[in-house]
Amino acid sequence: MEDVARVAGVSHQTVSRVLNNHPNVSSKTRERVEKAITELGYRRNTAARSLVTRRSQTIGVLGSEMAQYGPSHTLLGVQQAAREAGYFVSVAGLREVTPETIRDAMAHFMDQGVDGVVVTVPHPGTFDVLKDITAQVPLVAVGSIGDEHLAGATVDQRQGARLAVEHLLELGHQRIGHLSGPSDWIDAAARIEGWRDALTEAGIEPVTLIEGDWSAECGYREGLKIAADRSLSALFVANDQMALGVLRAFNELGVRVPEDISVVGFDDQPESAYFIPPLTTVAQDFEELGQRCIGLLLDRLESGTTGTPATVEPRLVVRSTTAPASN
Amino acid sequence: MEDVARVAGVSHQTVSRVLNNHPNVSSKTRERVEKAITELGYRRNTAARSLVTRRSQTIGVLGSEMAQYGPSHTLLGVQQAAREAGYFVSVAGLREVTPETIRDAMAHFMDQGVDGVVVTVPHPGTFDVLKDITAQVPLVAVGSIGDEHLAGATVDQRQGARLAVEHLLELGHQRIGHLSGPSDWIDAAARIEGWRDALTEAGIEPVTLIEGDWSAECGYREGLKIAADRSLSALFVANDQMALGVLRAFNELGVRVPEDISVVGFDDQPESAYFIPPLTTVAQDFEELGQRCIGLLLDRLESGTTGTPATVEPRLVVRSTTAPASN
DNA sequence: ATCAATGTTGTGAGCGCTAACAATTGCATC
DNA sequence: GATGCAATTGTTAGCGCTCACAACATTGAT
Repeated sequence: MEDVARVAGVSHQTVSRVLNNHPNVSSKTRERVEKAITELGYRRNTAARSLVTRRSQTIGVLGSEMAQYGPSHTLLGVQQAAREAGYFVSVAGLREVTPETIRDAMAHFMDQGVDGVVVTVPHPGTFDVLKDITAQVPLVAVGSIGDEHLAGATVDQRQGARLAVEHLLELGHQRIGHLSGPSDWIDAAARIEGWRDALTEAGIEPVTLIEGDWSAECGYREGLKIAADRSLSALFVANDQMALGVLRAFNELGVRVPEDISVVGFDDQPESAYFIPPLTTVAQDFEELGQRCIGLLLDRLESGTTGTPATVEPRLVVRSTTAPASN
Repeated sequence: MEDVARVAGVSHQTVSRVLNNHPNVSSKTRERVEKAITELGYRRNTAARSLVTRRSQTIGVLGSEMAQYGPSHTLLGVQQAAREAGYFVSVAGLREVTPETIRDAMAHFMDQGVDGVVVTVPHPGTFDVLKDITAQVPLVAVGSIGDEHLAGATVDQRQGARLAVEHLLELGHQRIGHLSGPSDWIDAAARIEGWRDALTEAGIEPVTLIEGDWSAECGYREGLKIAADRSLSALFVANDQMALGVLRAFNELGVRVPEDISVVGFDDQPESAYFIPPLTTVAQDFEELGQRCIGLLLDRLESGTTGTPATVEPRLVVRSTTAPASN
């Protein structure tokens, strides 16, 4: 920085002022300094800067299942938005979610001195572990996490589930089962609720609830049972991967989709349009979710305001796994 | 730190020594200092530390298509290994790959003062953009990138493709086509070569090469054409997603798999076992790839040695889309 | 008892930057 | 031309840490 100052014929402080866009710098000086900067290829030292400002310009992303469709796309959005705002993004993916691993990762972030953390861990217990840390660093959660204090951006999962079930209802289905995610996942719980609500409102008692684990394998296993049983006329599956397994099981046992049973998924991964048959599902925009989260976090960091949590609306995508009820 | 020193009754320098595991600290003093540290909940300030050491303990990950199966799992491995070694991981995902976006992201990393960068951008041009930066910061690439100087860990894609084609050959297939990835992707090119090699060695001229774009949609589109044509007895598809589209197209036009045509994919995503029918494919361990990369990079950073690039072997997974040739 | 060699601890400087304050300049006004 | 005020620039200190070196114990050999 001293070098730049010398070349531009000013003091190091003026260089600093130019770098930080201070108002009181004459335009000629500013130009001269900027010229010197590009000339020397000068880059300001982040470490020194954060030593004195006490901000690292870094945002931590704490997540689990980071390689899955949802989380990885959320990360994409978070990362893009953060970088555009001049922040660095530090990632800690949890291999397994326990209070200990969460604390470890948070300690890692505190060591780094992150300015804020985005949490993408859709398990309920998470909040309890996090709440004592909240005081130390601004936290924003993707999806509800059990406490609206932390809430960042969420997709209205419940509404998404309703959309799916109401579509089935409109087609005349009555016996609509639900293959859910693990019930200790917040998103899974919300989708179960949506399914229940829609059925109850239609005057149908929600009976067939099967708890799955998100995996295609589990979808296959449960699909086999459902196919053997044949009591359902439609099935709402909590994600596209399980739906894939279900479709496979039905195919194997000669249960035709959608003639014998209708199926609706959740997520709308790009592949879902190429399932056999193409899957009717509920789309949610994970990237936008991530971007909104960063928006909220930056608001909090830079202006101190606690903005209102953003909600991203899910969208029903009708393809070929749903048809009018046959009975 | 001064506080810790006071509580332990030593100088700040001794505290620093304990923190850095210097040999010449008596065990009583060390204990006393450690006690003071936990007592006060002291965490050393990373910014101050990197200001003087000129190392940020941060590794940058530059990647494209970060939400895809391969890259996201590689990131998982990289991130895990780096964190275990006490490094922070900063991510920059490229939305589109151009010299400009690559330079931008690298500038971002240089600003941050990363100690090293892992590159996961499987497009050839990448190397040319990167080579002038190599001097400034250690670089390691996942997959070959056009220059073994940068090579980190690679899966032997060519070998994987051979495995696939040889399997088909053993089943008696002769007319084996290849639906490849975009030919300007390094991995796609390697798989094309493997396909070519295996056929040539078997005395068969490799004729039917169709260039795809990795997407299920493209697999579907091309699958439709291949089904209409019916000149192929087997098809090697460069990834599982395209294979999904192909399967769907064949199903739609009544081409039976594997009776009428055999199909082999590449990647072995967890879903592939639940395609209709379950996909024979080539598995590669992306997480290990990432871990190996970090291993190599840390060697270079900490001991200055340039280790030999690691190679991860792909593995053929035979499921139900391949059967003996019928003719 | 003396000395050197070793192990252990303390002292001072400075990494590159920004915040607070001090000093200078330009300009309109009397 | 002198005065005051704002706009612009320079000066100093210090963020929290590690490095190089100085100082002090401790030990064993002479």
